[in-house]
Amino acid sequence: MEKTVPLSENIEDYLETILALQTQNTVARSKDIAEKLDIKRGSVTGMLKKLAARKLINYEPYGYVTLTPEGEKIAKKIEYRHTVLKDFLFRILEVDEARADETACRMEHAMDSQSFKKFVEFIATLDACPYRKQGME
Amino acid sequence: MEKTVPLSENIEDYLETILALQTQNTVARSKDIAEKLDIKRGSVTGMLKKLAARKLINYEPYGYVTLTPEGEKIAKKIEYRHTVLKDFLFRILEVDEARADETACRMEHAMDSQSFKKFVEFIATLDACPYRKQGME
DNA sequence: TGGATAAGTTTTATATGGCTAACATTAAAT
DNA sequence: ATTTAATGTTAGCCATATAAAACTTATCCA
Repeated sequence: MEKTVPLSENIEDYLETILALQTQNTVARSKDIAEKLDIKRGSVTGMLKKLAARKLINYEPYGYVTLTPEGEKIAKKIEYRHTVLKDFLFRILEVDEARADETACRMEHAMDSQSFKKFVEFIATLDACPYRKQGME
Repeated sequence: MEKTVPLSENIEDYLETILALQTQNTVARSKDIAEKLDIKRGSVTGMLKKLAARKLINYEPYGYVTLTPEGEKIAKKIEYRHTVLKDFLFRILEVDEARADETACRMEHAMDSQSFKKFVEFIATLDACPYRKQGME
């Protein structure tokens, strides 16, 4: 029985970013991770080592970074949450897109599985109520 | 023009806790703050000094803690968010109450004002759609 | 092929925030 | 009033995560 140490928001953000870069550019480079997360290259190296120690990424100094199956699983979970939350904020709440994106970025770490699952089901029910917006302004 | 340094989640949690204790017990004691936040008394003292330095609380060594108007404003904002989010999770999504509370605790820090405002408006529109749950068997 | 430049790394320092344990103060009980 | 227990504080340490700047390795290209 290994205790599952919860991943910090930070780690989730790194994994999500690496997944996005992998998808976009085939591989993730340190510099691009730094840019996306708006931090310095030196800080990235430190975290990559920690992620590798946790077996979430494959990492060799001066090499490209790829996600392990475990890392990818987590990254995809977060990516999915991001998509759902941003969509809710942008399309349903009509928050401006940039802000919807930023906010989704923070909310995606805050929900436990049960709550998120129920949230997804909830959103599906909204379609059954096309005139819901009547009451707004 | 002073730049408004954003408050950490942590600080928001302290303020929210102090408000709750103030309301419950008239006054907030270090020990109770520690208990509510599940940290040690010594850690609380350190943070109280920082909150006082930021003029968010009134603090004298060995004295009681009270919120300044500024601190109270923030605490009430967070408390309100907590209420709304927990209510949404518990009553609408039907997440179990304890989990709804925990999750609200995290989500309350993740939303910007615009998003939260629209979220509140959105929840209000749900009443206009009483049969929405049909699809959820 | 040998610089120049870009990318990656290392080291040192900073900030946050928690813990432990010893110490100080306050409050309660006898 | 004095002792005891509860509460609050201090000091030193640890972990996380970032920045700055110097250094190393790769890459490009003339």
